[in-house]
Amino acid sequence: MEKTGKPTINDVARIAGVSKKTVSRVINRSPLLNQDTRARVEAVIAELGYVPNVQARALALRHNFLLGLIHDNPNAQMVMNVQAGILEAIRDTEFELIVRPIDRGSSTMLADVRAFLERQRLYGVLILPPVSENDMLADVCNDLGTRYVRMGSTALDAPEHMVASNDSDVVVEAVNHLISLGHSRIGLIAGPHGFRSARERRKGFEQALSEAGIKLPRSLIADGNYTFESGLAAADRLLDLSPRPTAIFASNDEMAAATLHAARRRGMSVPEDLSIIGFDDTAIASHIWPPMTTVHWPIISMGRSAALKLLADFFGDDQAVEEPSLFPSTLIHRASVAPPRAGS
Amino acid sequence: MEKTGKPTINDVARIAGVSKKTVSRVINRSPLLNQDTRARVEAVIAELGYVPNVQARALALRHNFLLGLIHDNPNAQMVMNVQAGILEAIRDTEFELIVRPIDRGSSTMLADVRAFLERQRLYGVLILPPVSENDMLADVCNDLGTRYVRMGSTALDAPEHMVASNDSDVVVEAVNHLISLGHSRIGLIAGPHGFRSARERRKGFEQALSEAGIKLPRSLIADGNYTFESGLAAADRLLDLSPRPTAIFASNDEMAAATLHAARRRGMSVPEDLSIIGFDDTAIASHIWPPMTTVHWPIISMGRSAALKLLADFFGDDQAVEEPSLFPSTLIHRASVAPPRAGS
DNA sequence: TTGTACGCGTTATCAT
DNA sequence: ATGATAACGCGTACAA
Repeated sequence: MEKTGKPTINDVARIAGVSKKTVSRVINRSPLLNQDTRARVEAVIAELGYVPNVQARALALRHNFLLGLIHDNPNAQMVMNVQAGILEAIRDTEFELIVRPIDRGSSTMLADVRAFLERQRLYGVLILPPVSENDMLADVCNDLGTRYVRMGSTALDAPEHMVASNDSDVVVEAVNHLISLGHSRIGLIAGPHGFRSARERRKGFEQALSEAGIKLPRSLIADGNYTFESGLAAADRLLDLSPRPTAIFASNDEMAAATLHAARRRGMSVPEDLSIIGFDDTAIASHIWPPMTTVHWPIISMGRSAALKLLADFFGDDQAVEEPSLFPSTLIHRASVAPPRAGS
Repeated sequence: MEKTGKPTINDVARIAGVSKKTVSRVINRSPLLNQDTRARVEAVIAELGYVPNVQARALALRHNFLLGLIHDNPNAQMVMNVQAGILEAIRDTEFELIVRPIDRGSSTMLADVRAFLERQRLYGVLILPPVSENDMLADVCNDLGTRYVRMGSTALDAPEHMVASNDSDVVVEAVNHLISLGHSRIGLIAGPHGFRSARERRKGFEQALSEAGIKLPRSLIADGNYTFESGLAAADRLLDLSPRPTAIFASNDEMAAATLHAARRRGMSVPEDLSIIGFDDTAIASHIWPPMTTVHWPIISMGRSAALKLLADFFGDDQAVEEPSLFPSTLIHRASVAPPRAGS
């Protein structure tokens, strides 16, 4: 014991006058343990300041006390928010978070993830959209026996493996809001085709217009890919139209900010000349001028909940955390929306 | 071997007809090895698809193949950028990144970090500002024999432990730019007192004015704490002055964006009525309207370099990565700066 | 240059 | 309810 300075399970066992295994049982909260023995061992543990060696446990248990965050995401703020939620969930536990960005486009992506999971033997992984939409990734996890939870804009998996929002519903609400204000020429800046979230948001957009009996010419839909630059180009395309749309729904905040940017660049006033609604409620939405109406996506809560789902069987029945799987998004009203100008 | 399906070092040794130790030497690139033996073992490794078990290595070596990122940072974008740099550095290595936010204000902070390092036995840690300015944290690392690299706005430690920028110099340049345009009533939105970066930026600000012979009334300095909200309050204080400043330097982009926000809220035009310069060159600086002149802080490069410094003795002489310790920031000219209005 | 025996600190098996 | 002993997979003396 004196060699490294750190007490081991052997030291605890010797001093407490029990076997290693008994100490191990105390650590792992084994139910079949005499109360007195447990108390005695715990006293020694406290006295020695003994802390189990995680590397040794990992070797014996064949898994680490680590959670993985797998993502391939264009939106830094979103990744940060998810991280914040996860870290909140594992605060004061022995778990840590390891971040693993991957390249969705790479042909070796699945093999890379598999190698990563095999090597690190994580307790479980959280998978962010858009790569969370790839079912083959979930297959790899199942194959390797790695717990996983996917995050997404709609349910893609069983509740224990999924934390989802209801993108299309809330977009219907957002567009209805524009319609109720008198808008009828409403443009959409869509997200990239491969993204389920992009499809869901577009679906909600089209549904709202259709339910209101408004015809949607193809020209009012401009494709973007969730980046600011693509939003700029898409907004320019929309604003070059004649007549111009009086309102634009952008599929994320970044592109909504770009729309505002494009409008101001050509001297238009927002919301007087153009109403804009974004999606995500990232920091930029409330920081730009005018503050932007957007959809709040409860991403921090989703991250926390996803982590708790992953840890559910670790906590056991103690907490019985029945984490929800659906997190409704909500429309945040700010200053980028107004009725259309008379006669426009 | 057939039990878990995964080949171990023993399998490789048996099939290659050598001892475990020899295989171990191959894995660890031991120089004293017969070339033939090495080739033979490597062939078996490839054939079996053998991958060393990191948990077992961690136990034997007493350290993991993990890098830690310790931070207590108000700026999400900055943390993301550092992460991006680090992850770029460890891509294609066996290292992974584990993220550890801490509470700078907590009285148990040092003890928490110590416990974290003792438990995880990381290969090394990167420490972000502002907590990187705390020398006691470095002491803890030294004490535990954990490699560390600190990031900061000025050199705080030996080169092998430090990656720094030159905040005060570049702020001098930024303010000189304003002065050369004819500004003389220039306001400062300072960062929080505890931050070295805040002090450095303020130092540069005061130095530039002093060198130009411009007197700086105390009222032209408003305190902020790097958040958008604090920037809003500080900007309002400055803009309530009479006469008003014709230009404002904000110690980070978040507060610069808030300054723009505050100016527009009261109907002012930027840059016509007010020039603004920020610091960080985060995404918001180029996304808002008008695009904001700011200081580009090469944070991604710094993150990458910091990680490479940490891994220097792992790579050994192979790469001999003499990573730089100083990363000069540069002024990015955009559209939020113009000469003051005549007569103002 | 290569092999043997043992240590790293924990959990699992199977007794009692 | 508790203990002796064998894994877990790899690295290191030290010997050969």
